[in-house]
Amino acid sequence: MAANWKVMASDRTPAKVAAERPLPPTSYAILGVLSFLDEMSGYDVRKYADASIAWFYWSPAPSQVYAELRRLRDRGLVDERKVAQDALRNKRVYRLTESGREALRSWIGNGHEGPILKHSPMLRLWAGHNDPAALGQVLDDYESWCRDMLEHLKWMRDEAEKVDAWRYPAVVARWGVRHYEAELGNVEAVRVDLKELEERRPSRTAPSRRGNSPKG
Amino acid sequence: MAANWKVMASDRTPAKVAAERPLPPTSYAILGVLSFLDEMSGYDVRKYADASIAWFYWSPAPSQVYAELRRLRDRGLVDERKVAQDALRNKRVYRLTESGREALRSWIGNGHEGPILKHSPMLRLWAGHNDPAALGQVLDDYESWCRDMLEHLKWMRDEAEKVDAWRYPAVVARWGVRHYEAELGNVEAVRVDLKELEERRPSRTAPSRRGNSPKG
DNA sequence: TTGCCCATGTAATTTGTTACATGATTTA
DNA sequence: TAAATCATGTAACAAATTACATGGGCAA
Repeated sequence: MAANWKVMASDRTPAKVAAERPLPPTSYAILGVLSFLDEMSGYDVRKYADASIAWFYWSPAPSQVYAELRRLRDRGLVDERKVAQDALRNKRVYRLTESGREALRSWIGNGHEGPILKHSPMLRLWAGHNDPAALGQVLDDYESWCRDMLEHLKWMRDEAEKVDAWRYPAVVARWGVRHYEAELGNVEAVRVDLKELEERRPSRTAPSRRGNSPKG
Repeated sequence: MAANWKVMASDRTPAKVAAERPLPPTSYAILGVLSFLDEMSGYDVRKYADASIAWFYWSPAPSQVYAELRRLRDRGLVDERKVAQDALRNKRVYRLTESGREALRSWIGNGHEGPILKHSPMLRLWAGHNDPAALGQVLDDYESWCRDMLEHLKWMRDEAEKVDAWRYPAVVARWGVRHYEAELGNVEAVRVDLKELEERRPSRTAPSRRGNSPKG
C-alpha cells in the first residue's frame, strides 16, 4: 500500500503545494516592515528590521531577506521594481501591494501564537546543579545585559514618540522598557533564591564524588 | 586569484572542520537534560526536555534529538548503549561521559549570550498601525496565554520544590512565575497606552485613503 | 477488529546562518 | 595606497520542522 501516492496525487505539483502553504511568521515580519515605508530595497529592509524589531522578534540575515522578498513577489504580495543607480550597481526595490497589505492585516487579526523564548542564562542556571560557583557570574552578566538593553530601549522609545507614524512601535518600546525593568527586579530575586540555596548546603565548588548519589 | 583555495587548505578536511566547530546551544541543552538522569533514550530526552525546559528554552523535534545524540556520541560527550527490549523494538540509551560533564560545566561558566525573544503578539501590535480594531483581541489572547502559562509554572514550581535534585530547576520556575506575573501587569499597561492612542485619534477601523500621507 | 496512541526511529523539506563576491566611497 | 565600510547580492551549509515508517498495546 501507499506505494505510489505521488502518482495518484499528481495534480498537486510541488510548486502548487508550495504556493498554497501558509507563510511563516518571518514573512509577515517583512510585510510589517514594508508597511512603514513606500519602497525599500533588501538592504533597507534588513537595516530597518535590525533597528526596530530585532530586540523583540527577529534579526534577519541579508540572504534571508532577499529570499523572502522574492517569495513575496512570486505570491503577488509585493511589487518589485529595478532601479538603475549611477555609480552604484543596480538595485531592486519593493513595495506592498494591496493584496500584501490585506495579508498582513489578516495575519494581525487571526493569529494567536504566544511568544517564544530562548533564554540561555536561565538554561545555565537550570543545569547548574553541579557548578554553583559560576552561577553568580551568569547572573551578573545577565543583569548587565538587561541594563544595556534597557538603556537602548529608552532611547528607542523617545525616538519613536517623536514621530506620529511610529505611535504603535512606541507602544511596543514602552512595553519593552517595563519588561526589562521588571526583569532587573526578577534577577535580584533569583540572586536571593540562590543565596538561600547555598546557605542551606554549605559551599561546594567542586562536585564531590559522594554528592550526587550515583545509582550504578 | 583565490581560485583553488580548497587545494591549498587540503589538510583541513570537512570532517575535521566539523569536529572542531563549537557546538550549538541546543547541544548543551541536551547535555543539561542528560545531567539529571543516569541513562536516557532519545525518546526520554525529548519527553524530559518538553516537560522541563520547553517553556523557557527549547522544544525539540524527535528527529533533532536523535541527530544531536549521534553527534554528541561522535564527539565522545555521551556514551551509547544498545538495549534489547523483549516485545518492543531495540533502543539506544545515552549517558554523559566525564568529558561531556566537563563540556557542560565549561559552557555554563564561559558563555554570555543574552536571551532571544520571538514575540508574535508584540509584532502584531507593532505593525498594527492600520488595524486598531484587531489589537484589543491580540492583547486579550496574549493575556490569557500568560495566565495559562502562569498556572502551569506554579504547578511546575511546586513539583520541583519537592525534589532535592531539582532545586536549581525550582529556582528557574520561580523566576518564571515572577516573569509572567509581571507580564500580566505589563499587558494591562499596554492596554492603557492603546486606549490613550485611540482617544487622541477617534476610532478609524478602516484605513482611510488620506490617512497615511503617501509620498508618491 | 479497527482505529488510535505509545515508543522508536528515518527521510525529505524548509528555514536560517556563514562565507564569499563585487565595486564604489570614505578614512588612516 | 591600503584598509575599512557601505551597498548590493549569491552560494554553501547547518539547524530545525514536518512527513513518513513500524510494530505493539489498548479502547470502542
